[in-house]
Amino acid sequence: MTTLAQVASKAGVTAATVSNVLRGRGKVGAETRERVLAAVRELKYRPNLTARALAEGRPATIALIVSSIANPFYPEFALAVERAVRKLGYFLLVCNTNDDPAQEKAYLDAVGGSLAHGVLVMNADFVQIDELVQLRERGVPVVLCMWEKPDQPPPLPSVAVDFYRAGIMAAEHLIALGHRRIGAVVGSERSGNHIWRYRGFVDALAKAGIAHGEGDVIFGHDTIDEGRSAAHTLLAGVPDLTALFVSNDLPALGVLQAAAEMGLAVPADLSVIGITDIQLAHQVRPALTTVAVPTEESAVVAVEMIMRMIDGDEELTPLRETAPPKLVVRASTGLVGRGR
Amino acid sequence: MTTLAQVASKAGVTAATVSNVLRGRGKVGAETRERVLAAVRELKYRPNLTARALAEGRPATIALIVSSIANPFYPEFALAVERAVRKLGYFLLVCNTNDDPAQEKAYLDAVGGSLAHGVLVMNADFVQIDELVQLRERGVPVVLCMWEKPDQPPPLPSVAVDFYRAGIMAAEHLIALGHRRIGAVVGSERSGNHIWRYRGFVDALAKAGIAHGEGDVIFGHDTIDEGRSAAHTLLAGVPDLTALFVSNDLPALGVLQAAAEMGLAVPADLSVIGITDIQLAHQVRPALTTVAVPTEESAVVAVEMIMRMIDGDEELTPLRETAPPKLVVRASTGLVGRGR
DNA sequence: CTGAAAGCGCTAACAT
DNA sequence: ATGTTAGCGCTTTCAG
Repeated sequence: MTTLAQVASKAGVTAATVSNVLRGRGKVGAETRERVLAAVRELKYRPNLTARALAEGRPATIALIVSSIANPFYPEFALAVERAVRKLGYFLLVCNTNDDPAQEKAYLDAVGGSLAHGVLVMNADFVQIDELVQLRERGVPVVLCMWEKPDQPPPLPSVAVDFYRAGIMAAEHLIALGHRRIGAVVGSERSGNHIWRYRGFVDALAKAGIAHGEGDVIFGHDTIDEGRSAAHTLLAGVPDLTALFVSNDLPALGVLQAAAEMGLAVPADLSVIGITDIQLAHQVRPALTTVAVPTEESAVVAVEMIMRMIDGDEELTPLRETAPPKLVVRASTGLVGRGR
Repeated sequence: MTTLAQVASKAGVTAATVSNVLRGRGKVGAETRERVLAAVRELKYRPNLTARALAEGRPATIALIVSSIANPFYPEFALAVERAVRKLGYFLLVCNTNDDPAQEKAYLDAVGGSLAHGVLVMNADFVQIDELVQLRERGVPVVLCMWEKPDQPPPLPSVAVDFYRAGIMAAEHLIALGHRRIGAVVGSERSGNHIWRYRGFVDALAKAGIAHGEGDVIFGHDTIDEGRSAAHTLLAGVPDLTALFVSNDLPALGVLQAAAEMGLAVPADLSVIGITDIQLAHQVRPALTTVAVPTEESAVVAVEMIMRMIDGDEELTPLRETAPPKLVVRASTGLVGRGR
């Protein structure tokens, strides 16, 4: 492994000078610079980022904590974060806790122990907030991504996405298509992360004077399989439903499959709408109508915030909003009653 | 940020001693150890991994280079790698090159510049092998994951998966079901990464005396959308096909969708088989029959190899084989002719 | 059993 | 314009 010192001696200068030419700092004679550059090339020198990090007091990485990389949304978000982070010269350390608190603690200790300069946390619901707050107190910049609880002020700097509004928009779309008997599949516990999406849906229904009772909703988990089974039991119990609101795209995909299995044509017999707009949503058939959420923007804003924190910006806005969600109409929703 | 020295002075000892008790090295008096541990707790000390890495001459991370995190297989593999790596006390740095050579070079320089202790490379097809070889020559351990070209000895230590065999198995399954007119959708260029999967398929057909010509195959890319469009053109051109072999699960999912769009029942009218067994394969309806490949094992073996290289094991086997693929019969394949 | 000291490779004042 | 000198926080001989 080639070191700065080796390059320096080869170029007949000192390490400081090499460092200067490499980083464009300070004044270096044109001729010296050439000699140094030549030595660098010849020795195939690559700066040791660990040493640099130690000397500068800041690692070259930002960590992204996700609860499960298996959910396709996370890779998509991670990708966006990575782009933003790379643009600023950092590397992304993707930390998959797998919903395991021990794993999560290991990661937080490690990144807090300065493997990473800052920590982005996805899906704060599954994460032990206390640990994060402690991390923050130890001076590590932390930001929560995709905060979706408008009623609770986040315990840490966060970027918010208006999922409540997304719920409303989904409902309004269904209502506009003439649906009056609309069921809901929620991809989280009753008190879980998706609750505000459901509230938005419910409020929009109420506003339109449409009935929606306890029997019209099922709470579960954020997976395709759960979406499918939820749809099965829901539709078996309440067969007159003409549309289903699903709080996330992944379970919505499951709902689509359930419909197919039950012989229901989508959207003729049943309309289905999701939230998020993951890639699979348009890759599936029928393509899923959904309310797209500003993934890219969230990532960019989150990275921006963490950089601000790193730079010690004191008047940091603790909660940044992103652009409102957008309805994306595809093939899984249609006018009510066409199939009957 | 608490440092070793601070803990030391608080415990009335020296940094060396603290280091010793924390790492279980050397001999430390029971009573001293207690005092140190108390100080550690009280000060909430976390070792600085950057400093440690520098002192030890080895970073705490292993890098995994993937060409595209968007393809759902990569996260799955990354997860397996991560588990294996964490078990050994390392952290995983997922590097998504996005098929961009510049991005890839940036990553390789960074990890080679000792951001990571070793580099695992997925899908070596999309990667500039020369760069990797150079990295290796500079002393960085590199291993290629999922090598699938039995005819070419890998330029670097690799773990091989027998995709040729997978192709054979897929074909044999279809043949056993009575199919004689079998088309193929290959998720890579004609000379690309999937070629041996296709060769296995072709060889098995030949062995069974089944005709398969140029018109029965389409080469493309490894995506759902490409799978779908390939199936459309293939089935339009050769309508008597009763089964489709697809070289990867992702395009196979697209084929399933194309079938639905064309009004073909699967498997009654058309049988479809993929390769890999990604999670989506069983989450989709009809569930995809596929030839499962040893993902987990590949990850474990790859990590094992890189550790060997890190330890400077000279008699490293340069090419390790994994267990043979396994046929997983689900709902997308069936006896020929049931639908006609 | 514990302490002192050197050094990992780099950066950042401060000198010259 | 270049060199000198300290560290960054930790590990690791080597003494005591």
